[in-house]
Amino acid sequence: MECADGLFYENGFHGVGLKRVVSEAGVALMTLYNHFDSKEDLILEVLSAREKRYFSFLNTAVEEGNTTDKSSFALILGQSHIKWLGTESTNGCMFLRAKEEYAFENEAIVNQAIGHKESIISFLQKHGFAQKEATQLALLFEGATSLAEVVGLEAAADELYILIKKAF
Amino acid sequence: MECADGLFYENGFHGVGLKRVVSEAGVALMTLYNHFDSKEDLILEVLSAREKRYFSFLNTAVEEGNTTDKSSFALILGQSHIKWLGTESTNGCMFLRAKEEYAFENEAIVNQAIGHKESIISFLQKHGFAQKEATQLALLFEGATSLAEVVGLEAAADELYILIKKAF
DNA sequence: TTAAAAATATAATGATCGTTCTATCTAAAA
DNA sequence: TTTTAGATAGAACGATCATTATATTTTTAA
Repeated sequence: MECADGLFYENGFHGVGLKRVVSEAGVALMTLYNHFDSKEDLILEVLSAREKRYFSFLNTAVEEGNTTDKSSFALILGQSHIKWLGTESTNGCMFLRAKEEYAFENEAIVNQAIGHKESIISFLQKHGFAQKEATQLALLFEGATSLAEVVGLEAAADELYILIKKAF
Repeated sequence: MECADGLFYENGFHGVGLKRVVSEAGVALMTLYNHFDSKEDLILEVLSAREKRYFSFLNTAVEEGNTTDKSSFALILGQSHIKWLGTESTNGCMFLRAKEEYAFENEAIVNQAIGHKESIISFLQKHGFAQKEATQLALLFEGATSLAEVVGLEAAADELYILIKKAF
């Protein structure tokens, strides 16, 4: 699953065959099919594991700065999002990419990807942000993810932090 | 090229074969290869045509509101970006998707996609925004593009406009 | 030590991929 | 009307796709 996650993130889902996944993982093809029903099932499980990892970053922010005011809490959340982006190459959001590649091909993948994004907004609401505030913060996070692909992570982080300070 | 653009946008580049493109276009496969060297050449031309269309939206905003103050000009630009998004289904930015799918496969496609995004920032600078302002506005546009995939175009537009008003 | 379970390598399936070839046919130019 | 160019259908190419079958080997559990 780690190899699948990395290969899918860097080359896309339709751009990576399962032979390449098992080859990089050092595992037999039949072993993969013994653990996953299909490629799309593998994708669902990879996304599920990735969601857990992402929220562990956001939860770290909660432990650090939940007690302070909303403005600096938003900033700390933004810093956690940037830290998450820093864990791999800047190639966009894998959930959105899965949703885009399978938009008219696999409803389960689309639903899981959209569900993840909705979970982020719900998470922010659960921690003190109104719905519109949470949606705005989510917009800023997504913008930073995309902008990092163009100007690099550091420059994108700079502008994200400025915008958070302006808006919250 | 219109059919290729639509199919690639809705199903991804690796998810659409050239047989499907020519089938939808009602054209022979050899006719496509008579006009384009390869699939990746077709992609480059499709992206190039798309860039022209996108900037025609931004230029409309310039004609409408360049004389007003910077804040309301930013808002008018945002409205043009939303209008552009409204011309098709909410499936993200095709330039970023091309860059992501071909990140480690085709440098020309990656460069064209990144070049487009840099052109947007240059465009904003040419029309009165400082570099950091232009980058921040670009971040907001990208965020709205992604957010529209989750909450729909109208809701994403609402939050984009609010954020532009807060930040500019 | 033996029995059960899991992983392995290999090959086959049928489908599709991008690309090229050939040969026929239609449309434009001379 | 004849020449030229472009578009067509269809097959072929070798490669890869997701998936399944088979048979052997390794690991785990009893």
